[in-house]
Amino acid sequence: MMIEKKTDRRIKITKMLLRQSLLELMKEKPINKITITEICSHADINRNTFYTYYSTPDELLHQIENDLYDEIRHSVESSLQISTVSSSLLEIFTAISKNEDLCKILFSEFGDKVFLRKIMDIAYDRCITEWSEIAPDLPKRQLDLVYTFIANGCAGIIESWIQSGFKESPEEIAQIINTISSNGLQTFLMK
Amino acid sequence: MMIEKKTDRRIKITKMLLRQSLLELMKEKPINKITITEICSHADINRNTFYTYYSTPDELLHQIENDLYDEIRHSVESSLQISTVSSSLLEIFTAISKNEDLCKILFSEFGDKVFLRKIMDIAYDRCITEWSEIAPDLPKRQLDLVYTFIANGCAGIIESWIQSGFKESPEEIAQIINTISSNGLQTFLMK
DNA sequence: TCGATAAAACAACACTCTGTTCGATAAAAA
DNA sequence: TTTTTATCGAACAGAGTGTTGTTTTATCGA
Repeated sequence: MMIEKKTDRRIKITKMLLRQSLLELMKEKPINKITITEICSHADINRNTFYTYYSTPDELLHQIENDLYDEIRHSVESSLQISTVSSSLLEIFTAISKNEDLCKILFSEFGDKVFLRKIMDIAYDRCITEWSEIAPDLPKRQLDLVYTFIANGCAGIIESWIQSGFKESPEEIAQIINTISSNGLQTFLMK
Repeated sequence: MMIEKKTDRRIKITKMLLRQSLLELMKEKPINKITITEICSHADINRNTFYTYYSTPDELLHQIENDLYDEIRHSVESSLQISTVSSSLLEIFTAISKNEDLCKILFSEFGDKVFLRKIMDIAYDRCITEWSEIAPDLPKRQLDLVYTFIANGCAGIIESWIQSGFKESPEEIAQIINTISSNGLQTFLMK
């Protein structure tokens, strides 16, 4: 049984202010150049209060990231009706575009490169399952390498997509990725 | 005309010791957790001497990276005889496997994610040129997105390849990437 | 509305790393 | 050998950290 957390209004506000402050600073510089002192003075929160909830700026960032991760994963898993690889990818892209402002910061040049790849791994199990049904003889290592290729390719496109200011729709991005990953360069260039 | 640099023997040794020290420490933790004090005491070099050549650990790392970058770019450009995309990729993979020990550190979990993508951009011009000859009607943006996809896919595979301890040969890796990027998933899975 | 509770602010501390300056020492180049 | 210069050693203020107290203030529940 889940114990209901009665969170003091002040706690929510404090955490929210610290998050906003960090994200604001991350528009200017990477996380490892941002000090606790800086986050606090920008948020007008006592430095001591920071230590009540977090021990490092990294920890604060990870909590922000984890919240987004959970939201995206939930989006993907709750649309289980048509469970295909491309529908999973589309769900991810849609969830990202829904969190445009946040993602612009998290996936910017100062963002966490590892985090985007962690998000792409949400589709890992489904992909491997699907592919090993199609090609049961292919060794696991090969499947993994192919997944790595596509997942990293997607991550790169997402970064480019975000930095361009979401010019394409999620559907367009999913379409491009679907073409390139299913049919490869040749079909893409010859179409 | 190139001015010949007469470098004091001591300078070479000092720089070499500092490089080795940083790389040693990067086996344990990421660059942003490594202090100048630490690098120097591990190298048994006075902290003052560090500031003679570098101002931050980042700068030292970038010099190491740039040397490797130049070596790889030179490898790719000096094999201009058969100038194709896949031959460029193979050159990159070969150059990486030649610098196994260094790359294991630079592209590890504590490594610089941006640097590997910079290396992949060595093949950018050649790819775009080749592709736009094949498909002159395709808009630049689409070409760029496709390049981004493949370059990031390659970078991901390289990371996985290195972390596995170079199990495959450069040729095998180039072969896998060639299959997946030319013919896509379907041909790959059906073959 | 009031009182208990707990969050947040304020203040102070030792500690580490930084960036810099200065003079002394040791090794290389001339 | 003499000159040059790379390196060392010591010392400094400044900034950020992590921690421990105490005080103030807001929230929640009775």
